[in-house]
Amino acid sequence: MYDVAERASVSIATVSFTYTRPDKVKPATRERVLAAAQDLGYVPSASARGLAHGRTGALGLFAFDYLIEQGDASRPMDGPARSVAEGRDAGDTLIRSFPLYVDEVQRGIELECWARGYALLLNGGGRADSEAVVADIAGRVDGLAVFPNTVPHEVLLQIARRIPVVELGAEAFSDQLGHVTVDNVTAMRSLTDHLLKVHELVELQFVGDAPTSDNRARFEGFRLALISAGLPAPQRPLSKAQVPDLISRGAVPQGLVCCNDVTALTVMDAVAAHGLQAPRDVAVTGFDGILAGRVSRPMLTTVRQPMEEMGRAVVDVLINQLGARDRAPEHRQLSASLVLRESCGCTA
Amino acid sequence: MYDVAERASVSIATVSFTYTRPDKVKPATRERVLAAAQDLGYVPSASARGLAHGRTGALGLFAFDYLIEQGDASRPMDGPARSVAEGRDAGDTLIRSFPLYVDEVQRGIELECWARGYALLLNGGGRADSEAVVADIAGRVDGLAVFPNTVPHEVLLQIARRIPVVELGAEAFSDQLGHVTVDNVTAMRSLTDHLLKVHELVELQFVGDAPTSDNRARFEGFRLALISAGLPAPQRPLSKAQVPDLISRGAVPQGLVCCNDVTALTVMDAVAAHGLQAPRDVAVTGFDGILAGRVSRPMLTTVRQPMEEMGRAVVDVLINQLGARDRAPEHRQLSASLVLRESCGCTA
DNA sequence: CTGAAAGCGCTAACAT
DNA sequence: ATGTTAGCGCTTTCAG
Repeated sequence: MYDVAERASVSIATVSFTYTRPDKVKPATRERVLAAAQDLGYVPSASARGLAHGRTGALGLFAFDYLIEQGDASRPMDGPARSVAEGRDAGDTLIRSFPLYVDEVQRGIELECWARGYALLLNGGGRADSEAVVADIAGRVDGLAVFPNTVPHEVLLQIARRIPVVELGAEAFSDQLGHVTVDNVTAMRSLTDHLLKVHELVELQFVGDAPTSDNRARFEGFRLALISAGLPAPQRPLSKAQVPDLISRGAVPQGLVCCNDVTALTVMDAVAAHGLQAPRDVAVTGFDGILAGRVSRPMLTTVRQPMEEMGRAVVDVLINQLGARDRAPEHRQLSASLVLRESCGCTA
Repeated sequence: MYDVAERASVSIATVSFTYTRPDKVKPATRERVLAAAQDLGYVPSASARGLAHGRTGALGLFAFDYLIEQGDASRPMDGPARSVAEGRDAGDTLIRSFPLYVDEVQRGIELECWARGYALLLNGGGRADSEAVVADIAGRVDGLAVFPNTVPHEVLLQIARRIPVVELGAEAFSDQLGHVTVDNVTAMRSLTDHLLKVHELVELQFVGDAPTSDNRARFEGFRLALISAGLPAPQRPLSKAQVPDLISRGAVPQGLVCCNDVTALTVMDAVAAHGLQAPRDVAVTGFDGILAGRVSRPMLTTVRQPMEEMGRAVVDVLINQLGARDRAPEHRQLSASLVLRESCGCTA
């Protein structure tokens, strides 16, 4: 910048103004400055700008990669991989090809960041020291978004003392954190109601026992539907691993309500592997509304979360809070919608 | 940092060392510093660190969104949307759901960045002043990646004077820029050969006339195959818009070789809309290997680019160059592979 | 192993 | 409209 100023025979303040408030600089001067910058290959340093200005102009996302990281979650896609129409080239490449819940949310975050003039800084798991990674990214941005259950709450609270933090899809753990969620209870309840009322299935099990708040809420909605229909409700969800056993023992219920689409697709594969057919022998439902469920056979009945919109909401909440650091972080809840396809017994 | 130092009764240098070279600090002291930081909610500022250190620890990607930005490209996915199996909920949401070429490459870039300890800074089109956006992101990172034909070359060259720049998929325009490409000519030539030799089609047209170097190379490969088979080769590619006309006029060739998968899927839709059937009435092929082509009917024969690997290569080239700013930027070429599915006449 | 001090490149008053 | 100047928070010799 000093070099540019010298070359254009102006002060560094003028160079600064040329970039930040072009209207404050006489056109002729501006031209000279720009020409000098061009000659010198000058690119303003965002580090210095951020330091002086007190803000970076970027938002951060800790993009934990579920497929790579979670031992348990890295397998399910073998399922849909097989259920989906495919050519000679099936195999590993398909596994990572379908966008999952996190991918679609991330897309929404990206688009909204750009639309609002922010850059998005991504960093993710994959390395052992994920806490260090989160701290690093926190130091680079004006606001931070995280996926549920990826970062210990004490770490988030620590970061939230300095910059706004929004956690996706978890129940409001602290009023220091922003939240964007979906009404899991209501949505799962109406999905279960559909099975109960329309398909007249009464013997239902819930699959998915990972102890996340999303899962708990969905299980809760499932039970509520059964109870208010005067039916007995399971005390606990089944784990994914129990399903094959169940089938082998011939103890298949009428419906398997799964905590999410990936689980449902895995379950459908297990069902098919045992020579049964969904929905004829057992209804199967998911939750999320990912693409893979749309191209599976049978097509997956599920609840669609407005994933892109949720990503956009995350950015909106973050930016709002940036403008009013004193206000309590916002908790925004979006609504999900039933998607009736084939796996519940409906016909396309 | 000053506060932390004071609270831990050490100098700021010690605080700095605690984070950057923990082994240089006595464990007891380190504990004190960390505790003080914890109490104060201290998060090291990456801006300041970047400024002092001369590097940011982040790589940048100008992630132009083809679907949003390119008027022409935003339509094609209406095509596959229709060719793909779907439920009652078809429609707009499907359009953005399938990952495209750029998405898969971006995924590779993300994963490799994280694996190598870099954060990834994303910013994208969507706003009018894309040159300003590119300049902004260039000021924040140690190296920059861009998709082909998204940024004027003079802008890239300017940026490349300060930080390594890698352009994807374009022909080496300048030796100042790094490149990661695929062998378009060879790949398209062998795909065309397949049509010629195996399916004995001789009357072929190439679809896709956007003036990108990728397209030119693919058209070149197409022509080479025809010419070396002793057949007449078209002088110019067809535009996507000409295909429906062609069909209406009953002048459908035996095969439509498309510049990429999105184009091919659109073409297949046009074919179907006119009551014809691929591959029975006309063979159709694509290029890229995106997911949508795997779940279309008929399944799309294409050339698969190793998209994730290309993304990883981009990061590798960038980082290598960071370590040797004097060496000429690398031009890395990966190979593509034929994927024979149904739309060429092969059977699954 | 710890402290002192000189910047890193830029912004934003405040002057002129 | 343009120049002066004091930091922004951290890293990094160089001493001790």
